[in-house]
Amino acid sequence: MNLKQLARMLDLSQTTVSRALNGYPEVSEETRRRVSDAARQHGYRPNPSARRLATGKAGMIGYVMPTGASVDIDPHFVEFLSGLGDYVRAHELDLVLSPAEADDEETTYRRIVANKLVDALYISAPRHADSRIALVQDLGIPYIVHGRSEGLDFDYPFLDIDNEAAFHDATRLMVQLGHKRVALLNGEEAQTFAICRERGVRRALEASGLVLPPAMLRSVAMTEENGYRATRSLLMQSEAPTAIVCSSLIMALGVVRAARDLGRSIPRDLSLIAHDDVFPWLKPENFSVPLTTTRSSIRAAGQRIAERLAARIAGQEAGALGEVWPVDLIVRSSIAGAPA
Amino acid sequence: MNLKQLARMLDLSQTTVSRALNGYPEVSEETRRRVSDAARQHGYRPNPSARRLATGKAGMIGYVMPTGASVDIDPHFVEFLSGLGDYVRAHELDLVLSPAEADDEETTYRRIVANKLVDALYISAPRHADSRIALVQDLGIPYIVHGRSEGLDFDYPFLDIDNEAAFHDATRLMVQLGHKRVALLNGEEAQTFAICRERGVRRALEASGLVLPPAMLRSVAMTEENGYRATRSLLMQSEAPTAIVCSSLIMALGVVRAARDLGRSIPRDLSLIAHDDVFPWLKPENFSVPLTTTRSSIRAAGQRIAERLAARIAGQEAGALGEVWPVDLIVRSSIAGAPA
DNA sequence: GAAAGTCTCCAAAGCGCTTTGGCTGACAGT
DNA sequence: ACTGTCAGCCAAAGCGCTTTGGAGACTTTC
Repeated sequence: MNLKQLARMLDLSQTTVSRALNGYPEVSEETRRRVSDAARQHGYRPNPSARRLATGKAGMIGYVMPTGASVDIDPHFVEFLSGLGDYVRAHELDLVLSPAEADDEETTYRRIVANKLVDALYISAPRHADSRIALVQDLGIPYIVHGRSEGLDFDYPFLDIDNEAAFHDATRLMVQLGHKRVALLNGEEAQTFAICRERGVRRALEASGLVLPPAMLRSVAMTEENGYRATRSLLMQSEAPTAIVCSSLIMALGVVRAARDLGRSIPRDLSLIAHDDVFPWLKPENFSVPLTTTRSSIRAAGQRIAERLAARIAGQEAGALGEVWPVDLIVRSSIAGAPA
Repeated sequence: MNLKQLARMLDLSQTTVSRALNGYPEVSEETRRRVSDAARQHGYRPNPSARRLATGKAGMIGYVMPTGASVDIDPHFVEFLSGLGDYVRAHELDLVLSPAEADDEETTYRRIVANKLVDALYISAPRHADSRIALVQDLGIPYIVHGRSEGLDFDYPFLDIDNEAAFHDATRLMVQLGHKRVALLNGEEAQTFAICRERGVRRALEASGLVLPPAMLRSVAMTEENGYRATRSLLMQSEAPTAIVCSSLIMALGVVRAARDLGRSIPRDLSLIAHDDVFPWLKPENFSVPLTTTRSSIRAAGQRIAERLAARIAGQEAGALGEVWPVDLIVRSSIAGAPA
């Protein structure tokens, strides 16, 4: 059933039917009702390919997904996707994932935009002065950055959590508990979130006259194995940390294993706070010793980004609106006063 | 730059240019070269919307993604996606994820197919007599099932690993080590893979005159927490198992935690084998006691499915071709002879 | 030397929708 | 009675591609 058939059936022109269905004003209310009743009854759905060709609107939102043998997609991505999906589903949109060679995403971005494959894009895991943002800004397609970049000479729309405050607060708590040697087990330093977190930690330490020497910092990809290795190397130093602030729950698994390996008890010998993005399959309260966390649902962020993207497509949101979410600090038993 | 402009520039008709570019025979080699040179030089790319409208081909492969507040997307999905992406990228295809209400996926399937949004679909995590398969078969769009379903009265194309053999072999090894009470910590029983694994375990036990009583079986969603709870309840029985075969690495985290909680040592008091889908961020060799696993890369499966899907789209693969991959059994130190 | 292929290429008709630029008739204003 | 306005509708022109149904020119065949 296409527009022509429906129009003929109603004895109206395609124009009128189209306008009626799309809510244009120059159609009488009665006609509009007739049309939409008939459309519903016959299950008419405009053909998206045709609509796209005519309007240039795709009804999809896109993501350029870095891939390659050496690239691992972050498990956080699934949770984000869930959130995005929750919103998108209710609005009959679809998601397009365009895999791109990790070191040449630009081609893919250009292709997507030139082809009008999607109406809006989101960018995740931004790095410092991330070139993708300038590119997409330049291409003139609606977009939102999940996270933030720094060192760019223009503003851009984003949604981020307050990484700096979260890690500041976590560190301050450690200091308040008497810890003098607090280590940061961070994500890769290219990532802006890692930079922000490091800044938060430093600020909190410096407020009490402490510092974060290189020996107390590890910036690595957030796997269990890296968490283990980094923790081992941290703890085997002569001046070992008595507290660790850690950027991910998965890494924290490695921290716990390393501590156990070395016979350090949490929280007696070592206090631990980790950041929790809220996975349904791994919960901080279920660690062998329940983990104190900074918590922020990445799934909720996905929902919100979809919502804002939809608003941008509809022209209801414009400009370089930045949105920063506060992060909860949830105390559980993995922290204690510094050992004497 | 569109076809019309390119044609005018070459002083040819759109027809000829189109045919030249698409490899039709009724174009002289010289003309073809002229055309493709010009196309390359001016960076001409056919507009996919127009092409789609004309041909009905979308250049995308699709996945109907169950979502909803109570639905958690499996973290395995990311790995699968990586694999899919690896292939798809090289072929300038894109992936469409269409979120659907988990209890009404049919509408979404129908919409996708009616709209010709994608050229092919894949279906994952099939359940027993999964209605999606019949639906998609009926809709007549190329598809492949990742995993298998049972109880369907027709054949269908799929790619699966040999779950039954994997769990049979794992269990047999336990039995050979002298274990009499082997428990299976499985995924949700609605999933076909869980059914197959259970069958494998039973078959191995029965071959030695043993059985799998209900008290030795747990079928739950594969989270750390469920692994923990199930293991606790298994171990606190009077006739506790001395060996556990477990369906996922994430669940195995819970098994290890529960064992430790209850003061059981692995492998002295409890042998453990888990299935490993190969996550880059959590490796069995890095468990506190390195885990014996049945291993199969879900990422490789993603690549292969993309490849087969592409072949189907191109008409190079037809029929209900089923492909079953063997599973490695990799022995590490989490298993030992049964305690006396 | 005419009829019958072969090669190449082309004009034009879709694909199904949106949108531009009217057209018509009713009603209000003078 | 005449003009102007406006609500409500329509025909037709795109959007950029593929594909059908030829049409010329050039060989081959008898």
